[in-house]
Amino acid sequence: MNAVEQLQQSIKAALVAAIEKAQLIEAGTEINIHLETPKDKANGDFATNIAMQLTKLAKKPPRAIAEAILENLETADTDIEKIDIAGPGFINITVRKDFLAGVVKAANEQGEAYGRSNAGNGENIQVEFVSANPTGDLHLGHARGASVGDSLCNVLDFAGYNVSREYYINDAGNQINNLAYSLEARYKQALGMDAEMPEDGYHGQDIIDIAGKIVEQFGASVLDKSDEERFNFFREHGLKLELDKLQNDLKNFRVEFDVWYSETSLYNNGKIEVALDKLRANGHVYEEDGATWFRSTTFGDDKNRVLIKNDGSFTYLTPDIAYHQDKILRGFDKLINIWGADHHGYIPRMKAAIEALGYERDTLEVEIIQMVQLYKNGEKFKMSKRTGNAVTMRELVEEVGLDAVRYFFVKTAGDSHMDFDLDLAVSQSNENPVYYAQYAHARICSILRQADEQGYKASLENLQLLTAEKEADVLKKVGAFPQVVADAAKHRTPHRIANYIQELAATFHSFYNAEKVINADNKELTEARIALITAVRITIANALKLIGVSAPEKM
RNA sequence: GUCUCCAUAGCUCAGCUGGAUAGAGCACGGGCCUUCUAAGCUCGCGGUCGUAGGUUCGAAUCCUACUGGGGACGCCA
Repeated sequence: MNAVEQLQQSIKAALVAAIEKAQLIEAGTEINIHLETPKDKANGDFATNIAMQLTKLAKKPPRAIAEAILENLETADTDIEKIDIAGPGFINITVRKDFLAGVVKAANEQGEAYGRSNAGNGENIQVEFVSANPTGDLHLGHARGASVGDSLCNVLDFAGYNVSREYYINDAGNQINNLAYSLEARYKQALGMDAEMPEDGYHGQDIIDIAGKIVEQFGASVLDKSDEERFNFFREHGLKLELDKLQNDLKNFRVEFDVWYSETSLYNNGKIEVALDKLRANGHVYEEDGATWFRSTTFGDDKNRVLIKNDGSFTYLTPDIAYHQDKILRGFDKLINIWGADHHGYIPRMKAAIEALGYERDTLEVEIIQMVQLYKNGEKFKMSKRTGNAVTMRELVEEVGLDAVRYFFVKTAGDSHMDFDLDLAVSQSNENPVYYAQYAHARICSILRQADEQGYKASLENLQLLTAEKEADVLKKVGAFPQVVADAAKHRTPHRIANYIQELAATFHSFYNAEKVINADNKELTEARIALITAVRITIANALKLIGVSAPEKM
């Protein structure tokens, strides 16, 4: 537990004790006190609305309740300096200034670990994200999903959850046949032959590139194979090269998965049958029109779903159900799927399947990433893999820069639509807020370099000297970091980290303009301030790392 | 048609289990570099929180209806 958390706990405990002592409510009633940070710092360091919330139980007006609480409050064992009642019944709490100095110590001592907590209690969480079909390049939507998913995983890990990142490879089904036929056509074209792309073929540049590689390696020899051999050849090589490319692109995007899970493996190891047997045993499967159905309406889906088509093959849903069962059997307490908005309608049937298999419906959480609308030259840009003129993740990174792309995609909540103005992102890069935070980091590094040259060192001895208003603002922000991470993890909202970084950078920039760090007349203060800005630097760096953005030492 | 997500300043977006005068960036107008990075700071301008009801001490936040926009409704994946 970190310093701020401890402080909050002690304040809450004191408040609970006061409420009980004042006999405002029946003994034994559970009280959940929420401490918030007031927007206006004139209202103290922390505030609670508990008096207003107790009006019904205590049957008294909120101000009267607040007064009763204060009369019975013991502040001796806490860091409370001042406590008062304001507005309709808020209880505002001001803590002793020297308490805040503790966060400087914590950040300096913990370094890269500052901000970590055990809030998640080691809960096993698996996050599945991106999972794009291996039939084309990753585009904007995937980039957003990758940014949000990876950041969420980082945040969960930092907040004390046990996280596993997974990519589900859709390497079974018709789209892979299409991939093979598309690749065959491109291969023939690369050899100068006339070949038509299949009707539902993939027209992306990536397939042309892969065909080129195959020509390089195998020449025209593939043409000598039988139809079946040739098909299998293109299927296998297409898959492998597509996967290599996906993994490479994601790695360059600073996203690495713990597990790449193959859909085909479910066909080969019997896990689909295991899942089907379980559904049958639980009585949720029936036959109709020559097909096998899942009665998902039992669990709130709007229609029942086919599991086995009348040609004997599985629908996409069937191995996916087996996949989710397998995830749970692997020991995860919670499954988080990050899906594009176009898969929204798929949620009820997947949750129905989880329930039909005998698990808690809420074992599966689905975070929806809304569409990204790209604008270029003032016009909407369509993103279809099929048309071949889509803007890929790779191109986006080349044009805008990795840090800016990652930051941009993670700074807004995933569930709201997003307009991405490419011209703006490219031409006016200094408008991008990511530079604002990076600049704060580089600025601190610059001061630290000069301080070092002049022989000053960070010191934790005289932190009580940090009493200026701007210093207190910075300290409060730095101190809030562990809680911000824990909240972002709990609510699955990595964008809060980006917002926090912005606020922290702003308080630092403001401090920087108000106070000098290096002051030849006052070595103690200088060294205390070096410790302070080191704490800020550590916090910014740790926070940026959570969202996959670099923290440059120079700009 | 049904389901679902969204609607907050000129633009892009925050707004934490309902709380104090709804915030930030950009844009626009003023001020600040002989001193640690001006990619910065500072002051100002700018909002009937889509509309109408409801719930309550209190609603941008919860409920209902409507309007407008995205998405999904396949024995595709």
